[in-house]
Amino acid sequence: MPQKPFVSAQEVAERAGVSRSAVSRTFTPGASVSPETRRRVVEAAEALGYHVNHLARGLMRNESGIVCLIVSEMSTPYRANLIRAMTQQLQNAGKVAMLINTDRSDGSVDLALRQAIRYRADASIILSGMPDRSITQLCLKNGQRLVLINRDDDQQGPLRINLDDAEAAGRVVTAFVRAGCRRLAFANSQAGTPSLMAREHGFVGAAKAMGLPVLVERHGPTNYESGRVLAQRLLTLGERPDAVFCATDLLACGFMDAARHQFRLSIPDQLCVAGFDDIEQAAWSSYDLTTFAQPVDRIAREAVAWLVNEREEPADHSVRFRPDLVWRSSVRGG
Amino acid sequence: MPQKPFVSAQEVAERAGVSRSAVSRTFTPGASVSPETRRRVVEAAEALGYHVNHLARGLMRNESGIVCLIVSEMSTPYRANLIRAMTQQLQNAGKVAMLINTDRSDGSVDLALRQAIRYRADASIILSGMPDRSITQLCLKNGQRLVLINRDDDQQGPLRINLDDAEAAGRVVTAFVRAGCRRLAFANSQAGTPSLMAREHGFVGAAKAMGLPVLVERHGPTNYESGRVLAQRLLTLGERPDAVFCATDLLACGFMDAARHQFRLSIPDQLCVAGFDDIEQAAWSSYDLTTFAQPVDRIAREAVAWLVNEREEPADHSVRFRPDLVWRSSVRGG
DNA sequence: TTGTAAGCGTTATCAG
DNA sequence: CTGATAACGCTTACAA
Repeated sequence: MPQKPFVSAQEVAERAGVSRSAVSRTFTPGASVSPETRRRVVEAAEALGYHVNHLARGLMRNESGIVCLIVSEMSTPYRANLIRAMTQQLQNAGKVAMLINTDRSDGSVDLALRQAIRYRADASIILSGMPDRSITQLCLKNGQRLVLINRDDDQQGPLRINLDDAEAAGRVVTAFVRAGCRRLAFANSQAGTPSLMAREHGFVGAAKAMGLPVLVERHGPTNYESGRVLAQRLLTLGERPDAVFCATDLLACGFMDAARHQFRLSIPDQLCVAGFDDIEQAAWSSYDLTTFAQPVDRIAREAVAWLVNEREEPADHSVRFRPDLVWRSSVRGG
Repeated sequence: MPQKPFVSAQEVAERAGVSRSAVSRTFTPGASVSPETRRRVVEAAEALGYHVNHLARGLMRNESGIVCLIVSEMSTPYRANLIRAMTQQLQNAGKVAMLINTDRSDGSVDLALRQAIRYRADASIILSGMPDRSITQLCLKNGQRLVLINRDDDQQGPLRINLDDAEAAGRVVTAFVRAGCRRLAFANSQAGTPSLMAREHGFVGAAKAMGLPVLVERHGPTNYESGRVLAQRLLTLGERPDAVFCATDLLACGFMDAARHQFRLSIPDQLCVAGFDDIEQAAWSSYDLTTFAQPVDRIAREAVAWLVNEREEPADHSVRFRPDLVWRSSVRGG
């Protein structure tokens, strides 16, 4: 796509009757230019429609200002909200987000990181999937920072931000027991990501500790439809569960809809349901779902604060948030 | 954020024992390199972890490969889905998306376009808001392409993609009348965007043409909560409407929830409801909403196909899609 | 404070 | 097919 060239600093300099370095300095925060020179440069720039070329600037400074967001299933409510928070915070910090969609093929997280390297992104934030260790090492070696959100926790080098999934799951067991429930179930997808599995293990562990058996069912991707299928499976059993913890709100919405419209169950009277994420729909009155709020804004703030930090060698760092339990009417006796 | 320098083509050339131009050619699709040279270069690049610097390449070629996506309220289901489709198509076309969040201040669409210019984006796609005419002219003059999705239709130069909102609204009137409804209402937000207003005018116009009066109510931003408020207003009237067309699905979800849980109305027996967008939630069984499907994938394909086109001076172009009516149970007698 | 000059990593041009 | 050389638009010593 051939483009007519944009206005360059050279042309601005000529029009303003100064050197090109004067122009450069005018647009470099904290550089020393006399008010008079600055005025003439700004005037000429305005008239010509000049804008600093960040490609060239990035080349010189070895700092592009770009931060890659690597995401799959980006249109799901939780992911979309996290992207919103991240772009917001990045822009506040003077950075700009490059969004890479990894829905397509396998190994596409690695491909996405390659793209990040090509554009000399200052950092990459991974919201989905796990990259190969060799490629993360390449990023880190080249001074590119890495942030892993709700990913595996055993990599060294990147900033790892996680939730206390297991502890939260334990709180659900307590809530269910207080509500008088005894036949607990956990509804999970087959995605098998660390955070989903931590919720499952936390729930099962806490229930066992209280001497309660737990039914565990897993099915398909982490979405509404899987929630319906899981309801199909769990609610047709002879001894029907009276409380279900769904690994995410999306699963919970599907589960509740099937429980109500297909099995004619009353929630929370005959069945208590809890979810995780606190997506917007959880607050809709059709669901009014008890769930855990992911602190997306704090996550985004933490991630951005770390990656804009000026340290030469950023200390290996791991952050763990405790999600807030949001009580709503899908569980008895809040 | 000072970074250790990445590996350069120079270093690869030295290790492979060839010139730097040979390296460049190896990574330029369609350039002529002998198999032997290519092999040695690739091997050296692999070993060193070399990746072409797209900042420098963009500088030379005057084509960055970056396309800006300018969006506000990006976490709403419809927008999030459009972003997903756009990133998908852009990546297929060898481009990469830069995502700019314009939630913050007024005039931030202009700021976003400035950012697009600084990064020498090949194109910008505007999903929300309207930029100032002077700034769009600046973009176009500099050879940056512009796509407006569901925006005002009277700008010259950009590709404008719109839906046939008014015609669709007319089809809703027909559907309502067939269902035996006579007291029609339109529930809108106060956003006043061209597409929302076109739906309103189309609905009112078609109803008038059939001799039916229409109640129109507008409130707040285009979201779930506004839908509830609109239900409050329209369902407390003496002569309650028996059919409501909501300007978007999000409004419709809020409206339905209030109608059912607060006013104890049965849908569609006592009230027919239709929406627009066909967001994922519209298909959830709590809503099962009759609505219009925005052809997001076709929109994205059309936009990307146009902006990667090699034409020197892209012809002024306007595309109009006819959304499909998705019949579900919120309107009687589909 | 200002201008000059060198250099960032590429690609395009043009001999060989 | 290959290699030298000249841009691209910018920043940044360095010298004035």
